[in-house]
Amino acid sequence: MEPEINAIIQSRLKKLEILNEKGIDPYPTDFKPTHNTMDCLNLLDETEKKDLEKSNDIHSAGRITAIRKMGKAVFIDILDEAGKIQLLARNNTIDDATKELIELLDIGDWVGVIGPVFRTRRNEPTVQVNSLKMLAKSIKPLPEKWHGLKNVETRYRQRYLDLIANRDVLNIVKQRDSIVFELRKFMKELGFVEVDTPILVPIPAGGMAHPFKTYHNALDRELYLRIATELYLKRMIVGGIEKVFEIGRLFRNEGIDSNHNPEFTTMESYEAYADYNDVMEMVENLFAHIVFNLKGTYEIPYGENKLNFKPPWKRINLRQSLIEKSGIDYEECSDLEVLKDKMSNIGIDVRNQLSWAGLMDKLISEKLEPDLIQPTFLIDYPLEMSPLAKRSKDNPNIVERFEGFIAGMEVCNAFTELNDPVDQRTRFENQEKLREEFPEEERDRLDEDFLVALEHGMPPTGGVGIGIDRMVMLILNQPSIREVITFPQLRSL
RNA sequence: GGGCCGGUAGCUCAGAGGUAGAGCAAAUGACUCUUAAUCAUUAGGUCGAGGGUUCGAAUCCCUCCCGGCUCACCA
Repeated sequence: MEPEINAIIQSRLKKLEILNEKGIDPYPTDFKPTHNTMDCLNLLDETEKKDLEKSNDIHSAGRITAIRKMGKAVFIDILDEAGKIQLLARNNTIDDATKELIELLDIGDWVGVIGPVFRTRRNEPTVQVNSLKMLAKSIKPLPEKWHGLKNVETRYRQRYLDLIANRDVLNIVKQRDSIVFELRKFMKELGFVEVDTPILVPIPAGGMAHPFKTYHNALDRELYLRIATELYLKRMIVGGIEKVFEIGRLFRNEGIDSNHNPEFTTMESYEAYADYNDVMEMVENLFAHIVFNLKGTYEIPYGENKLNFKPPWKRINLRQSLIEKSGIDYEECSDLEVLKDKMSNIGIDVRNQLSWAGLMDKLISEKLEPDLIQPTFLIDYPLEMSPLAKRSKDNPNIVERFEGFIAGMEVCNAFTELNDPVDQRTRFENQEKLREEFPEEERDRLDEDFLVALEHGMPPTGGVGIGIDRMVMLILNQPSIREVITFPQLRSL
């Protein structure tokens, strides 16, 4: 489908033609800025401290966001990554070629300027145009300068426009980078080794999720996009890398909403000789480190709430908490129907839940999660919900597992890793059985290759998976995962 | 998947049966310190798509597409 060529585009294409006729390359490569817009402001400060009116000539560049023609003077605003500065071209400081070029400028064009920095009578820091160079002609108009770009669909589909028109969006991209940087630094300072494990996997194991399926021609086999990094990282532990982590993309073929994108980023780490208590400390320190380094405080706003990340976080026993909040003790409800009835009796809609683990999950989401606003660890989960976690020493029906919740959102999942290969095999086999029994619900999958690894001996290990996108949402006070994933998944038009 | 809300000029929005509107952006002109510049003039539309009702539909009805919120599902 050819986009309609309207008058604005016509006019710009005409200007492009004129540039070519004049022998001016509209897309040259030979301009190197010496000063970005921020450097220009700093240079002006220095210049004024020396009691000078103008600096030496500098080279600066950016995208034109406004043109104000005042007869024989023209003001041009340019925007670069660092910010914004105004250019002033006056007829008596520029040659005819530059005058002609200015006639061909449009909002959206990239230009380079050479000239001194000074301050106008209205006190505006300004680069005087001694010479101007077209760096890239734009032929489509930008969103309007004052109201900007608001249409959410356009913001997501054409994020580059969002980045130009809404400065906050660019800051989210940069702050997300800072968060990941601090995260990586924190892990490396603890001595963790960063690795990459396969994204294309023969068995989508290590979690409970519906996978994306794909196909490799040369191998003539189906492959899946990973739903977790867990099992490969544990193979690393088996191999003797004692502290290991991976920051990477996971793919889950499930619903999309403000907390879920089909591809999302996690940090998973595994540490030999650690248990889930050690991991808990690591996680709260990690969040605290990142929040403090970004915001200079442990207390930050999220929506209506003020979140305090200062360790230690609240630790809540799952079973006790469920008894308090719902009156249900799951240890007395090992029968699926009994649990279902009890949940139904307290007003929970259980029509769509099939398995015991599915019911428990619903019970936790309904009765516990919404109240977990301040960073909190829910501790000790039923065995049936956690096929990869080690049994508690005191109770074989409970595993050493915790999940971290903030603002009602799950942000991490961790356990003392199951390293008993016999028990692990049984748990996988049980998952496979449950899959047959409840084909509608997702289960973990038996990964024989991983079991063989475990059979060679994995040291006692503590592991965790942290959702980076949700972490960024919380720290940057964003209500939707689509605001922190630059290109969220949308239906194609 | 259900419910609610939305899609009108490049952008932001009005219009709710009777000639398709405004601001910004664009074009032309005036103006050598403006910064949402100002002033004058001009141009710009498959009103998300398709069907229906009507003398007449952006507007009412039906189907579909896209998005947002929410519930369900999912971790």
